[in-house]
This record gives sequence, structure tokens and C-alpha cells, in this order.
Amino acid sequence: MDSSWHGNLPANRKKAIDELVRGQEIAAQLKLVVNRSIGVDESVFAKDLVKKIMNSFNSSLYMLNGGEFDEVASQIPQVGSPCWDGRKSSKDSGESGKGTAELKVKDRRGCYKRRKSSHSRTDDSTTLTDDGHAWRKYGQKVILNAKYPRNYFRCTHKYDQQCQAIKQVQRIQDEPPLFRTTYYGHHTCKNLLKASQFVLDPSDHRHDRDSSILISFNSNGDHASNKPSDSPLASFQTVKKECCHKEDSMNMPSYDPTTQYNNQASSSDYLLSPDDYLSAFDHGDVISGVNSSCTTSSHSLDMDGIMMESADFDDDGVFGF
DNA sequence: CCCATTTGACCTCA
DNA sequence: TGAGGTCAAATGGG
Repeated sequence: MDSSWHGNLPANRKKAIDELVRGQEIAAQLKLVVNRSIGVDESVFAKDLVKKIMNSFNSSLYMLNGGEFDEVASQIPQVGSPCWDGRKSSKDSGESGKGTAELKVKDRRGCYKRRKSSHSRTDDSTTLTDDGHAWRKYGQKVILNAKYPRNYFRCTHKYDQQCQAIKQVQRIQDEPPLFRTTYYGHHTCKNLLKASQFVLDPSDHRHDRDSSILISFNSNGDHASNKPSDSPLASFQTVKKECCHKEDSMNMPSYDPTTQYNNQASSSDYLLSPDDYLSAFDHGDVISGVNSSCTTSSHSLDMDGIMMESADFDDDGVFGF
């Protein structure tokens, strides 16, 4: 359970949020069950109910969270600060010999602050969703009592556009595979295709077309098996270059602490082509299978994740809706 | 050669 | 003091 983002809230409010988060998780699991085990006829109604539940959780959490989407900026070295390196390449600084290694390490002292309690947004999904932004992995950490390592991503434009959005992705459940993505900060970069969430869940696309537009990237036309053990990214391969040769990219299921990290997450830069994205977005619908999914009928509240992302583009970080 | 990922080391915070 | 978050050298692919 992610609790870091409300660390400074009053205790009772914190508890309420925790409860909501738990309910949210359970609802997410229920959604999976519904998706897999209910016939087409009943599924429309059942899934609608599930979505309403999920939306209620999202809305409640959002409101309890102060309705704000704080940024992580204060915890990240700012441009111009002593710690800002302007993306000094690991290969520049020609004199970076072995002798300077120690010095560099020392220079890092105090150059970043650990994220303490900034606001965040979490998405639980059976798939790894594309949020329309380009992410670059900068770390991976084995978490205590967690079966799978946590992966850390920052916006690709952190240095060229000072975009300070970051996210963490962690597999939290085995059967069915469930991934939790936690977003911190907001995108200030303009170089993005769009901030929406595209769900690429092969097991979902038969059912969800009633309320969402789903895009399958299966390159072989085979609608990917529904085996729970299958990588949710199996159909994710055509999206971006990195995906093509690392079949288990971003698929943390096979993590084994006793072995190499070869199957660890790699890229999460799953970008749709502008055409794909635009055509989908023109419908005014958001493609989503995460717990912050929306329906076509109620855009005001259930677009939690989407609206968050949209609002992120305000230069001053003010929520604009 | 450039860029992204991997991964061990370092740093902060609870 | 340990867990979690970040950095950056090493590595590898295109």
C-alpha cells in the first residue's frame, strides 16, 4: 500500500485514505474477475458497476488529497541549483578518470532529497499502460517484503525541458498480474504525444469496447493468449523501439532475486504514433483500463487520472478545471 | 557514436 | 540504522 503521499495528513484522514486505497485495490481485483469470468451480456452491467466503484474511490481519494496534485519539484534539484548538472553526460567531462570517481561521489552528497510526502497518483492495472509520455528508467530497487522490485522512471525531458515528472512501477500481484504505477510531480514538458492512458490489455479488449477504446498492438494478429501468466506486454511490442527486442520489457514477473536482472523492466517509453493517438483521442474518449478509468457517460469525476494529466500542463501547476 | 538500461553505491529520512 | 530513492559508471544495442 502506498502511503508515502499522505504522510502529513491528519491521522483520521490518513486512515480514511488508507481505507479507500484498500477498497480501490479490491475493486481493481474485482474488475479483473468480472472481465474474465462473466459473459458478454452480464459484463456490461457488471463492469459498469465496477467502474462506478472505482470512480468513487478515485474521486474520494482525490478530494481527500486536497484536490491538488502537488509536485515533487521541491524534492528535486532545481535548475541552476548547486545540484543541477544540466544532464552532464556520463561520458562528457573528458577528465572523468578513475581518479575523479570518488570526488564525484562526494559531490553528490546532499544533492537530492528523498521524496517525503508529496502528492501522488496511483494506478493499478493488469497491464502497463501508456500515459503518453516518454519515460526513462533511472533505477530499480528491491523492496522489503515485496515480491518484485520497484522500478523508477523519470520523464525523458527532465533535462532538456526540466520536466520533473517521475513515476514508480511495481508489480504487486502475481495472479492475475497487477502492476501499480505511482506518479509524482507533473509534466512540464511540451514534447509529448498526449497525456492519456491507453490500455493494452489483450484480455480486456473483447469486453471493454462498450466504454473504452482499446488499442491492441499485437503485431502478429494473434490476440495474445489470456493466460494470466502471459506478459501483459506481450502485445506491446510495436510501440517503441526498445520493446521490440526485449520481449519482457517492463514485465517484472520473472524477477528472481537470485538471478540476474535480465528480465527486469527496461523501457517504459511506450509511445503511440501521433496518428494513432490523435485518432483515438478525437473520440473524446479516454482509453483506460486502469483503476482511474473513465466511462463515456460521466467525464467529470471519473477522469481522475486523465484530468490530472491534463491539468499538469498548466505552467504554474494550477489545476485548471 | 549516441542513447537507454543496468546495477552497485551513495544519500536521506523515519 | 535500515529501507527506500537517486545517481552515475558500465554496458549494450541501434
